[in-house]
Amino acid sequence: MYADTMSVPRSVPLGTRPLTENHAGELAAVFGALSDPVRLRLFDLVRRAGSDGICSCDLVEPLDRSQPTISHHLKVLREAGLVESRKEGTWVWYSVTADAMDIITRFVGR
Amino acid sequence: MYADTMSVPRSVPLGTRPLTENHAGELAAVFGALSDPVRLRLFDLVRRAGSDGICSCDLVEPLDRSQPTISHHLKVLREAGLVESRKEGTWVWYSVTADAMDIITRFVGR
DNA sequence: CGAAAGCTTTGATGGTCATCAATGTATCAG
DNA sequence: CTGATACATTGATGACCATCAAAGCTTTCG
Repeated sequence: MYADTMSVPRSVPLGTRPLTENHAGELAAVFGALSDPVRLRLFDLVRRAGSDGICSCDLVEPLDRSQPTISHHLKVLREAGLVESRKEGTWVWYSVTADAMDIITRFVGR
Repeated sequence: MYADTMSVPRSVPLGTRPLTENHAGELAAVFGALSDPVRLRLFDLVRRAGSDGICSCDLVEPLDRSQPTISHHLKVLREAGLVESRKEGTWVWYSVTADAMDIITRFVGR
């Protein structure tokens, strides 16, 4: 009693196969990193900073969260592969990774 | 003691202003809907079905979750504005919304 | 060395979420 | 009306998560 039994063969898929369980898991992790308002704004600020990056110390005040909380969120973004960090003295500079947007763009497809 | 005080004015922003708190919240809701592997695969299946849509009854078995769980996830996708549903007899057909991908595409921006 | 600044880690807490079984609702067939 | 099918809602449970204060680590500076 599936609706399938009453319809013509489905239209041609988008380009590839349906999402595998593994691929879905990886993609979900990326979207999960972007599913928090604070992290989204963090990522936005880092992205605007361009290739130079932006110092972590400049991300606490504009987001109105404690410094450990910001540190936590940056870690999530980093582990999702969306940003990368480079240490310089006591500072840590964050910048977006090369393929940060590629992952999402590929999902959106054309 | 912000790094800002020791650097030249930041490079020019991407195109618009930094994400507002409200806009970040809305975007985060969309990404949140896509932050679960089951929902991602659900959305993928619905998207492949094209404009005809796909019957909810055909989404339970391939995802290996209980019917109430699938129903719950479809509701989340619907409330995020990613899919829409149309009832036909005892069946419910799901299809992607017109601007589902637009939201994400705009975020990726260039 | 010793103090201070930038950042991370730990522990605790309140909140949200994915999941299922059970139940409820609506629609169709006989 | 009765039974069956498709789907939604409810309630319970275990897992995860955002947040902060406190404490730890590392680097710089005097």
